[in-house]
Amino acid sequence: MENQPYSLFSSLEAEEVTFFADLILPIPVPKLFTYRVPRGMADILKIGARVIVPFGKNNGRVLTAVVYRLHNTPPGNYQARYISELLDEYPLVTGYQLELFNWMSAYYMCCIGDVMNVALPSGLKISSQSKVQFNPDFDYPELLTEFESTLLTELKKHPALSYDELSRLAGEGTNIPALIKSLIGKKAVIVFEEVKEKYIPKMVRKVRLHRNYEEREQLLVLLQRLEKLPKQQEVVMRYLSHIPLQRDPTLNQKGLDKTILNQDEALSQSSLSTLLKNGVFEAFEVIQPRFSDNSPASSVEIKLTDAQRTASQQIMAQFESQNIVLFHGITGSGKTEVYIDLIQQAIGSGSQVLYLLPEIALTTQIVVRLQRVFGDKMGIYHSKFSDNERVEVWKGVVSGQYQFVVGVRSAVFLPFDNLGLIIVDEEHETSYKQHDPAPRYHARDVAIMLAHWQQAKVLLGSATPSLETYYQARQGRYGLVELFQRFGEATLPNIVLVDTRQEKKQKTMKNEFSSALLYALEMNIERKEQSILFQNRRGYSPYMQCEDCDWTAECPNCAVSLTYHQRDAELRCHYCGHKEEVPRVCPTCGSTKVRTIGFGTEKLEDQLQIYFPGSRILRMDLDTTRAKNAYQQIIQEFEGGQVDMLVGTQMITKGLDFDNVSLVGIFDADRLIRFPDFRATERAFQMLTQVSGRAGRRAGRQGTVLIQTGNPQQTILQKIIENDYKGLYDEEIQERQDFNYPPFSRLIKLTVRHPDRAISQQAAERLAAELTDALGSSRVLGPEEPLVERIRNQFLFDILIKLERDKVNVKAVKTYIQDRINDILTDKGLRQVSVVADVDCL
DNA sequence: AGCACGCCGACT
DNA sequence: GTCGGCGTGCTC
Repeated sequence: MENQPYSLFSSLEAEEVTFFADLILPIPVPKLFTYRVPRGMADILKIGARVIVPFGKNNGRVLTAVVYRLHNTPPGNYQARYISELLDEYPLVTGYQLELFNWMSAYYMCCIGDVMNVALPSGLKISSQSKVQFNPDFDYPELLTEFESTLLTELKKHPALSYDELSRLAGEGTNIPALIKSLIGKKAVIVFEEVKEKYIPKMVRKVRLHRNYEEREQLLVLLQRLEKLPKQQEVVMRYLSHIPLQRDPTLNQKGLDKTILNQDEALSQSSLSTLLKNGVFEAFEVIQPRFSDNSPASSVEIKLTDAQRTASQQIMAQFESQNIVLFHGITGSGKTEVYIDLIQQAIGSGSQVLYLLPEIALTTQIVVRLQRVFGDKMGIYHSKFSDNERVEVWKGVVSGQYQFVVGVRSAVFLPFDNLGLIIVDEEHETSYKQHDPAPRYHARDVAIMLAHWQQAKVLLGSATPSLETYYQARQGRYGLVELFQRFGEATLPNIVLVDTRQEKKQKTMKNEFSSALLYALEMNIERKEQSILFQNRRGYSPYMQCEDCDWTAECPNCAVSLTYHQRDAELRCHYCGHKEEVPRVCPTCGSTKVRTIGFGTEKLEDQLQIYFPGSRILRMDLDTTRAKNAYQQIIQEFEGGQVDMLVGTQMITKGLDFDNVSLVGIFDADRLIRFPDFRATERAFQMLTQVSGRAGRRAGRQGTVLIQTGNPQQTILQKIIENDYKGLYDEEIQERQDFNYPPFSRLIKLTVRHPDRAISQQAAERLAAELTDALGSSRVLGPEEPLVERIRNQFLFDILIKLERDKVNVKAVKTYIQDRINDILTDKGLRQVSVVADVDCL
């Protein structure tokens, strides 16, 4: 694949030949589509450009596609259709990106169209919308029903209406498609497709002095003339106070935001209008970047501690011989300063830098810190940004405005072409893996491929590296730099285990709270220090059960219990979103003894308010952070210091630095540890270590962490107390080797789904049998019903495939698996079965 | 993914 | 007898 866009046509005989383009279409079909290139387009069409093409039998349906390949081989068994429109004179997608799309679709066993769909911000995809228009040639009103004719009268008032607009006009419950069909049949309306670019640049209305007055002399004359018109004079003076023309007449061309001159009460709208009318001012519009309010980089000097400087130098030294380096630094060791140092060096050498963070860690805190250093050279790519904002970051990378981007998972799709450094912070975070829609990619692994193609270096950072990564470092395949000193005078927190079983025996527990935790919280409130409470479960309580007959509230669509949410007084399914009312009496036996069992963040918040009536408590979980700025607001409020306690799910474990937090309480640690998964121990260690790290970040003070557990003897808890990552690693890696789990093997999980359990099972068994035949029984596990065996009324069966790193041709196996999946999907006896492959599943 | 084509139940 | 339900198959 060429990295440079090119044109096939330079010679004269181009006229003679028809050219074809293989396009990536945004549909889940595993192939490219070949279209004919219209003559006029031939010499300007480039690989990586977007085009609009007709698609399907419905003439009028159009799709935005990306040119993947240009050639002159006519397709053998069908007639190619023409590309209808070219959207980009210059390629929007770079050669590197096309290479990435292609690699991802093969590696993650998905369609290239799916990759493109997540890669391009939807603002860059053109949408076509069907519009309905009154047919001016229509003259058979007698054919219409009464309703149709009233609607038609309305339609005549508009140039054209979309289906949505029409349905609003027609009112609830109208069958719009049928209605339109009928009107088309009677030739009363015309339907056409309107194609529009979704990205809308933000325009600002500005004003500037007419150029006649740019010269000092003329300006003085003007001001004199306005002596008798004080209001207008004031407007001009205000303008001059913002745009000091005396110093530099060229400033006038940039103009001034119109609102500055007519916003406040002193300056009226009408004075400005008069000035505009008389040609003193002229109005114009400019495109304003949405991130223009970023402060330019002030030359903030980043001071590294000796330990940080050494780490930075070690990393640079390792990069001499290694492309990937693991930076293992304990929580609070100040990894960010080291990153900043390295980013500055990379930018200084002229290359691009990508800094990846997990979604929940990309908070205002870190963004503000980075912005102070990098100002508007830095782009931010975040899922809570609007489409328009994402498009601007994309364009900023192309134009070179953003040499450095900090972003989440999907930022790996930005059009970089000269990466020098990629930092993957909190490398172990599972949210780097896209779970639900294809492509099910891991941003860390994609970043490593990206870096490989562009000869960039990768820095993986974590306080608790994933076993996979640490193993590679131990094997010498990655470099390794460790930093075990906390920043400044801060020490690691003192971790204390609280035996809830014993407290229960002694009846000193108050609901979910041990006396030890309550006491510590009380002390903290008295000292005016803040506390964080961690429970990785949202809602009020995960079960609702009848005491008399043991009935529990279950989701009608999934095999899970419904979670009780007190604030909205409803039961909710966390898998499919189903909601229902809370029953007053048991639906089966009529008993009134319907109780909630277990606890989530909402219940903790509730109980804390009872135990500490005067205190201020905030809660941070998926339910309280849905709004765009809710997350920031909670953090700011907590930072403000008027809040005593923050209750939250794993959301609170990452990237938050609060000076005044000296206590962390952890609930239900046992549930994390005993989760039935081979990675449970690793996860529990990571999560508990990360939360613990929130305590005592201020210099010279040791924080306290209380872990409530029913079994304080568990070895993993000891390792957490001692911050013994290596001990955990040694134990876990042995187990991984014994059972041939990653990093000793690669995993591919196949999930078979069907609304009928028997059919689902039958398909899964057949698939598993075929794979076992080919790969051997040691490599194929299952089929087996997952923990939640039914979701959205689909019965699930999992097959796990383990492929040893060195012994298996993974590529060939993937092709084989895909073929077997296709067999199942085309089998008439197994209709509607769907199979999802998850490569490197977590 | 959409969208048209096609074959079986409740209605003018 | 039709309208319309959604199962099935195709899209360059």
